[in-house]
This record gives sequence, C-alpha cells and structure tokens, in this order.
Amino acid sequence: MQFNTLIECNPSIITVNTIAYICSLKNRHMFNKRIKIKELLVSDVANYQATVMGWVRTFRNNQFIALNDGSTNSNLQIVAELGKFDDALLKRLTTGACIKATGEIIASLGKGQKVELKATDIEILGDSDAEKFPLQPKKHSLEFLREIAHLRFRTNTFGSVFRVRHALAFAVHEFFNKKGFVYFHTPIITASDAEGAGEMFRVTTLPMDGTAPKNEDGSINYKEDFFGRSTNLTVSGQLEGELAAMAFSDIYTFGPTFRAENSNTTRHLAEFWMIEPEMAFHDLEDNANLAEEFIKYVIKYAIDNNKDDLDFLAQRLEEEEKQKPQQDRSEMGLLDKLAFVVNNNFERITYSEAIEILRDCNHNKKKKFQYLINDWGVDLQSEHERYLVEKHFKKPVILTNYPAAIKSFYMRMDDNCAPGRQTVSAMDILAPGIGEIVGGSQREERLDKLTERMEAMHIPAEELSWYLDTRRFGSCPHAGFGLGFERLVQFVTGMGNIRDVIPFPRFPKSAEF
RNA sequence: UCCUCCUUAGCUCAGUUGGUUAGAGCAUCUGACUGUUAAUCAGAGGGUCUCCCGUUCAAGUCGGGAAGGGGGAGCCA
Repeated sequence: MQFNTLIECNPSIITVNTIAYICSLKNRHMFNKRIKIKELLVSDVANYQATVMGWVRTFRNNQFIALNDGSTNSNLQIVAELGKFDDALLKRLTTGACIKATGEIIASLGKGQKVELKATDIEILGDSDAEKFPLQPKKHSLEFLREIAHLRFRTNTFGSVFRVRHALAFAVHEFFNKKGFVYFHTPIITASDAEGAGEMFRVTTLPMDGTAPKNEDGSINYKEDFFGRSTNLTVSGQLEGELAAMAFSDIYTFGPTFRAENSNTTRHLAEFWMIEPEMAFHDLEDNANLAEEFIKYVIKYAIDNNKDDLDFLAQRLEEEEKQKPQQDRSEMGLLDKLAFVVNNNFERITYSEAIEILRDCNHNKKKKFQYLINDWGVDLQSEHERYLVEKHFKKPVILTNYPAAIKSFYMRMDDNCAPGRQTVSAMDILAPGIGEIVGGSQREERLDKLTERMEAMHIPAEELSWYLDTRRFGSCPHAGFGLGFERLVQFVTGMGNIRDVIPFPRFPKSAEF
C-alpha cells in the first residue's frame, strides 16, 4: 500500500535498485507487521504472533535477549529456547546488535516481566562487534557517554531524557495551540546586531584567506557579501516576534538560537532552543501568569505521558544523590519536586523586596555571600538567586521590576518610581537547581520613551526602524518572555549538565557529531 | 575568560615514605551450567600509567609546561 502510493506519486524516483529493495522489504514483512515494544508491553494480552525489531541490550544464559527499540525504556524479553537456534546465530546476539524476532507473545514464565516473546525466528539485521562496541551492560559515567554522544541514545538514561525532551516540545505546541497562539517562524539569519543579547556568530560567504573585498579604511566590505550586508545567527527572535504580536495578538516562536559567548558552564550552550511567546494587550502580571501556567502545563504533560521515563530518571538521580555529602543533597526527589511545582503557586516578589530579604538574611549578615548585599541597584549574583529559591522560598520564584540600569532597552519603564530607583517591568523566573529559566518583560510601547532609552544606551535607531514602526503605527501594551528549552528539560529530567539534554551539544571548542 | 580539581586496562577506580614483574571490579574471549533479570562459576588475554621537558642511581608517584575533561564563577536562556 505504502509503496504503491510512493510509485504513483513520484515514478521518477523509482529505480531498479529501489524496486528490488522494496520487494525485499515486502517479502520480509519488515515494517508493516512490526509491533513497537511500548505498544506490546502496555497490555497484558498474550498468545498472539508478533514481530519485533530492536537492539540487543543483554543476552543472558544463552537464552534470554533483552531487546529495546527506543519506544520505551523497558525491554522486551525474547526467549530463544535452548537447542532451537544455531550456535553461529547465538554468537551474533551481542550487546548493540540489531535483530528482528518473530514468535508468540506469551505470559512470561520468569518473574521480571508480564509477557515475553517466545521466538520461532531470529534474524540479525546488523551485527555489533562486542569487543569494539563501547556500550556495555554496566553503568557508564555521563562524561564518558558525552564522548560517544552518537551512541548514547541507546542507554536507558539518554533514551528517557530524549523521550522526555520530545514530550516537552510537543507540550509546548499543544499549550500555545490550545490558547490560540500562532507559531511564528522568526529568521535564523539576522542582520540586526543592535540587540545586545550576546556575542554573535557571523554568517558570511566571503573568503577567510585575506582576499575578502575591503573598504578604503581596510575593514571588510560586507556590501560584497552574500546578503549585501553583515549578517549573523540569531540571538533571539523577540524583536521579530513583537512585529507578529502586533498583527496576530498572540504568537510564539520555538527554534534554535545561537550565542557565541565563551561560556563554559553546566547551563549554557552555543546553540540552544528557545521558546519566545509575545502577546499584545498583556502587562507584566499577565506575562507572569502565562509563564507560570505554561511551565506547569508542560511539566504536567511530561508527568502524565512519560511516567516510566521519569520514574527511571528519578531513580537515577536518587542514586547519584547518594554519592553526595548530606548537605548537598536535595530535599525532594525528582517526582516530588515536579509535583510540587505543578501544584503550588510560584513566589512573586519585586527586585526591591528581594534586596531587602537578602540584605537582612543571616547568610548576608554572617558574610557568607561572596558578594554581600548592601545597596539597592546591584545585579543579583547566582548565589543570591539560589539562596532565594533554594533556601528562603524553596520554590520557583518570579522576580520582577529590576533596576532599569541593569536591563535591556526594550523593557517598559515603570511609572511612579521613587527618586533614583527607576525600575522596568522585567521578570525572571528562577528554578531550584537551574537558576534563571525564563527572562521576560512588558515591552516599552511608547515611542518617545523607547527612542530616548535607545539613545541613552547607544543603540542606533536607524538599524531598528522596522522595529520602531510597531510603535509608530498602532502601538499597544504588550509583553513576552524567553524560556530556555534545554533548561526546562534539565529541570524536568534532573540532569545536571545542559550538554546531556540536547542530542548534539555545541559549546566552546566543541562541535562534534 | 577566571578559579579549582582530575587524567593509570574497553569502562569505573586502587596504587603506601620515589624502589624489583603496576592491581581490583565490570566488560571482552574460552569453557561449564541452563528460566535468566546488568545470570552464575572457572580460566585467559588486555597497559607508551594523557603528552613533553626536568630532578634522581631509580618516577605512575616529585617539579615545570601542554592537551583533554569535571565542578564553580562571569555572560545569560
């Protein structure tokens, strides 16, 4: 059926080889009769014929194959009864080998599983040299697995991490779709270098060997470049998102973002995925409400749809925590933590209130902070954010109304501020263990205030005239935020290093795979 | 970029005040066993102690440098 359709649709792509290939597939019933292990395991029904395909995790006792096909972190036990298969075949059932097994699904005779497949036929689809395959049926360190990132998806941990990542990504779209948001695609290549969100990767087709066309002053003449100007990889889709919000009311972006910062931490990547909703007719409080609802929704989705994966990750984390000294262990397990976040309100305080809490806390008085809090106006350090989230409130915190001096040009100036204490309608959401997971604000919709601010911060208005047009033609109060998708995945999976929640991490000095 | 720790078998790690042939568990291989759950039992193979330079009669061990990695900080999401 499938193949006929293919032939009818586009006969030009069919060659002798593809026909031979398709025939071979049909003869072997390779795809159409396969059952995924997840489907097979969710029901206790037994006594029916089935074909499964997957990769061998372990082969015990010359009889029992633990087979995984990535549909779930549970394995299917395949029984190859003694004496029914050639020794030559059994020798090839090594860890990592890919096989097709056909037989009867029966109630398991063993204790570890409800059903098992009693094989009548086993076919090796792909051998795996046991002496060379790096994954062994034993615990591996995350550092080691990071070095073989192309194979780590075949482990329980990374299988679960990336199934949860998928679930969260799906939930992102579901949440916004239900709310009538338009998924808006902002460009990956941008010309605006005025935003100041971070160092950018340059995009160019000009030669790097010194022969690039030059201006009279010796600088490179980007008018000769592909786009006729200097271009970069995007650091944020926000400004373009604002344009769309001024037409669709509610939009969101969800795509890759690039920062060329030399950041070497467990929570930064050079290429990461960001979710950026932008809403017309929203103020800061609406913005915070949406962000909180959003975070709870996607976490709830993962809890409801990826129980097995989260159970496994929770157990993994618990074992990891046992290795730590008592004082460094978290008070809640992963599942309790997620349930707590879903079922409790985030704490909401202003920057000014946070400064008072920090200034008066014992930790500060005993000078245990590396940077002591004395005066209003200083930026909060990681240690302060962690104190508020992990020690003082013990829950996610939404911090609002930061001093204008430490925030971006597009954030809305608060009205009626005390003298010398001008703030903006900014908000950060801080999560336990992760730190800043969301950064957002109500945007400055007043053209005069915005251009005044840009001037003060030396941002060239002519480069952003398209952006300022939104304020010239039907400006309106609006707000939005950016959420680092990998940090969300970190929070939900309990993985400590951001490089372990994106399939192929990019960071300084590393772009492998 | 800064601070700090680490680098010994395929993996995870021991390795004493510098001293003869560098060890263990797991993995791999061989054999036994056969309803196992990271099977078990017995045996075997497996090392440029990350690299370079130095100190010393002698360096896995001490000193200097480089590379790679972990954790923390800054930048932020």
